[in-house]
Amino acid sequence: MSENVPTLSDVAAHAGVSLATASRALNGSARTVNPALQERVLASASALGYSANVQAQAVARGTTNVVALVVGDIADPYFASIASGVVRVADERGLIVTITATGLYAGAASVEREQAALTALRGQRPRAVVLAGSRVVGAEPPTTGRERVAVVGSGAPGLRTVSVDNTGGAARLAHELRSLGYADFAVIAGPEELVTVRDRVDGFRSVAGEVPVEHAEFSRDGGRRAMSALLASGARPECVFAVSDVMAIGAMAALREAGIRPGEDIAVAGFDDIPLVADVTPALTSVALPLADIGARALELALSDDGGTEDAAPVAAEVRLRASTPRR
Amino acid sequence: MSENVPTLSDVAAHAGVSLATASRALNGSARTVNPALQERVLASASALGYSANVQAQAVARGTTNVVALVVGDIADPYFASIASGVVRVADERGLIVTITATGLYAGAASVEREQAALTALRGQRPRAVVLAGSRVVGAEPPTTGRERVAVVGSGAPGLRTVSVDNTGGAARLAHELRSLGYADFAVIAGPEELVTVRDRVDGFRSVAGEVPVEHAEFSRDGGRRAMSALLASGARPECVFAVSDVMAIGAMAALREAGIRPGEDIAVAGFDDIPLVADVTPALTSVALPLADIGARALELALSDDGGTEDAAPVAAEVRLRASTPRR
DNA sequence: CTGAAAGCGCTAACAT
DNA sequence: ATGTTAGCGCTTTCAG
Repeated sequence: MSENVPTLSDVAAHAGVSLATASRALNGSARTVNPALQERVLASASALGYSANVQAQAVARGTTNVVALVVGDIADPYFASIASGVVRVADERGLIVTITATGLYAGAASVEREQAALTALRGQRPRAVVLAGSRVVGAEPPTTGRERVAVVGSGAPGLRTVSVDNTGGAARLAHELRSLGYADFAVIAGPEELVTVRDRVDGFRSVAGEVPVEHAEFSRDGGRRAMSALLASGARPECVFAVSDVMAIGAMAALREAGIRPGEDIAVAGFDDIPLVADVTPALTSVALPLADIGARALELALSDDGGTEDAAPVAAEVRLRASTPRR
Repeated sequence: MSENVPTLSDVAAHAGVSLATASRALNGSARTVNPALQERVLASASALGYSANVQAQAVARGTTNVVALVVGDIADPYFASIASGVVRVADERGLIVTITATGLYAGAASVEREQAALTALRGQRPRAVVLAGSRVVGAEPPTTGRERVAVVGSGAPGLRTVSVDNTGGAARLAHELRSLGYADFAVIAGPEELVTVRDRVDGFRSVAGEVPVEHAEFSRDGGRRAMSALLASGARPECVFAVSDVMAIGAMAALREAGIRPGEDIAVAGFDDIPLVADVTPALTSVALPLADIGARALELALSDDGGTEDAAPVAAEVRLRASTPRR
């Protein structure tokens, strides 16, 4: 009793027209079709419960309506926010989003995983691909076929990039923190191979000077571990800058475990301004990035026709001071 | 200079073999192929940078390797966690996951959007679809073609369901809260049409009795608004149960805005135990759901061969008491 | 405006 | 074991 899915020929037969006419009636072909026939075909289609096989359409047309999104970890609020922007514009344009997670590995593993993901993606012949996974310093820009790809964050020459002003944002944050009276800093960072990490650290240091940096995984636990390590080494900075909010939250947890009150004994600042960051206590000072918009923009950029690698102006990163860094 | 993507025939020609042999060499066909030829074909393939067109494969094979995921909003940590589980098992099995967002609307809008999403999905001929968007009370189970679908949360007869013990979890939460000394409750809920919402409210009430319920959107802002409304109406419960953590966090914000200390003046509890919930202050009491596992399980269930609608045992929901509901 | 027929890139009988 | 040849479901010339 294999309920066979109706095909276009079924519809054509049912409506008593040719395959070609059925096709033209059901999709916005350039050709027009007699309204009466149009009507009949539509009726038959819905009578049979027809729905076009997009794969077949893709093969016939030689072009898909798939856009691929590559993220580190979709459960991470940073990527999830970007993804929501991508999904929104894709839905608006009737495109299908496929999603691949590379995991947030360091070094070679990361490059490999990203390359593997891209290779797999090529088979999908996506109209566009948005790479939101952090790229590795010095790594070759991921090779893609001829598909349009846009990268979020740390661009690469030759790839369309929604560049984020990581360096400037971190620098401004450092500046604001100094204005608040902080002079003694430490930095908690993700894997140092990641361009984003490097940029944020560099930006911060450009203002704060040669502050100690502790690296760990790019996660809440990484933040916790890095903070613990810092404390274990005897460091007692006035203020800790974590290169991502997720790490900052881990750092706060580590402080509490050590009996240190974040925001009071040691100030904490993060980066990204993910949702909920204003809801932790003390509310976390952060550098806001319009993540969903960035995702939306990345897809639009990837999809856009103008050939060039025209990086639009970098997305501004805005410092948001909150209770975790009180005036000192 | 349109770099034409190499096709299988190109590879076959380059290797001097037939299309069929090339196909068999490059994919794990049942047939085997002479190692020498195999070698040649593989070499040609990589020389030309060939990568199989999955769409064409799908058409030829009559089956895709796409699984579709329908969520309310991918930026919501609840859905994002589920998605990460789905993506994980899909990646393991070499499946592509496509993602559609319905938005978290109430009532008719929700049903419509979900149906629209499903209709669009049918065109993809997915191997399986996982529905994580909350279903509406009394609505027809979403009609799907013959594709395997699994629903997360509030099941529907006839659909494979990873059922979550929302009712029991909420009931146990109420019980624990009473044990802590709370007697006077209020509930902050999402749209009352959602089955999940109804179940959690019912479960809570089954133990706590006829407590007042304030409905709002299923979001942080909804939680904030609902809490404000409650306060404006003069309510001063000892403890507020928000049917989701995201709403609970909004409720806490509303309390603070009103000069009320969450956890001290009014206790707050949530549901889902999303990441970071332990990091807000006071740490939020919640009912833990293994979201990523639920996603993984849903996909496995949708994919599974055994025909039936065998709902596995409901996923246990575990109460996690934290500082937001101190002993009273 | 409509229909017949040739593909799209690949797989799977069916020969050989 | 390899090659030939129909298709898969759809679009799109190209004729009528």
